Amino acid sequence: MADLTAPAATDQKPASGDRAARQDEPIWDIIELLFFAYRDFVTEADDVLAKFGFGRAHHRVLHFVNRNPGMKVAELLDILKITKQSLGRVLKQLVDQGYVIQKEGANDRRQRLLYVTAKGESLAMKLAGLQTARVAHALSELGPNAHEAARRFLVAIVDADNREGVLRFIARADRARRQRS
Amino acid sequence: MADLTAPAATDQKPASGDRAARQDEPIWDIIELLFFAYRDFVTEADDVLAKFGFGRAHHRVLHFVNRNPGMKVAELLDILKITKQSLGRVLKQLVDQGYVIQKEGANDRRQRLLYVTAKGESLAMKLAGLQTARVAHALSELGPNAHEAARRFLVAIVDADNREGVLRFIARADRARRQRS
DNA sequence: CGAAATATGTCAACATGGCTGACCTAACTG
DNA sequence: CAGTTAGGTCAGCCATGTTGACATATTTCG
Repeated sequence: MADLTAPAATDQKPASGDRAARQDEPIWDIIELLFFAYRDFVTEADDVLAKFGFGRAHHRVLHFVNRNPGMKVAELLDILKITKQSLGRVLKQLVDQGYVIQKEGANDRRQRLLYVTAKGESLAMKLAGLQTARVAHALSELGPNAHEAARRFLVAIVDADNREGVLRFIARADRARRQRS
Repeated sequence: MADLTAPAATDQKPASGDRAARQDEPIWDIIELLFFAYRDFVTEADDVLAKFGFGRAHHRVLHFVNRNPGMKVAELLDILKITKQSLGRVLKQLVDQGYVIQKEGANDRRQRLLYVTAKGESLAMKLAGLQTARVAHALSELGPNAHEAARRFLVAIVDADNREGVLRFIARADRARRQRS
């Protein structure tokens, strides 16, 4: 099993299971599985969105507004990491078609705080339900702490610079949601 | 800290750690982390590609051809799940600029088997190196079996229909690579 | 052998969703 | 009041996905 032709000094532990990770060899499996998993993760939602005349960009906006009602446009731009022109295009359609509404900020009247309508929430929850079913099914095939393991792995893949913001967003949205329910 | 206003009847086991997963509540954290993780996972490579005048689509083609030298066009289409017209556009550029070459199949002369050139391999390995660094760093922050846990989670997210094919692809490419080295 | 199936390539047109650059209004802040 | 900030908008470009139609070479099968 050990590669006897390798210089002894570079001897290396097996990384996981029986897959030996040779020195400097890319971590092919995770790289590729991120592609395959993400590809399949989004397609189901895409199919539903297509029936509404929406695309993936609409989904993202709707998702994050639903998760964080009253969020500012600037916050949404920061999460999506796109330009306000790109956001404007899809946001306008969501507003025009009654999925999202904008309310003037109470303190700062320049702000247009974003909220989903009942219709918007319904679609957002439907899409979240599809993705949840996939994730729940996946986690159910794995061990009892698979959720925590997956969460920690994904957080560690996020840019160090963004990590704090991402975790803060999730925690804040969770907290707000618990209060509402 | 506990939400004392919540109705007692809906009390639910904690799913993982201290995050209570209520009945029918979407698995927000994993859904969102897949978005954030994937977003950050690809941007570094995108930046390098931009300097070469390439995009994410070129990356995928180059990556999979590098991983599976001699693969058929049809196999690549099946992996990427795009149309041959979409593939054709980027493949042509990669061939014209000397990153990929096509060889007539020995058995079936209709086939155009795909190989990376030295130049193509160099770029593919550079990009894989960037992504590997991110993954390796992430895994190093986690426990010793994090690689296996991440792998199993990602495989479980893949469509059941595709799972076998994906695993076969990875195993085949790994095997071929080991033989070459 | 000849017909049909297969592997691949290509043209044209279109949709989505990124981007830059320029410019605008309304409202807040010092 | 001057300058900054939050947000919107117009115009145009680019990358990458789609459909549909069709062409060419090669293999396979009756």
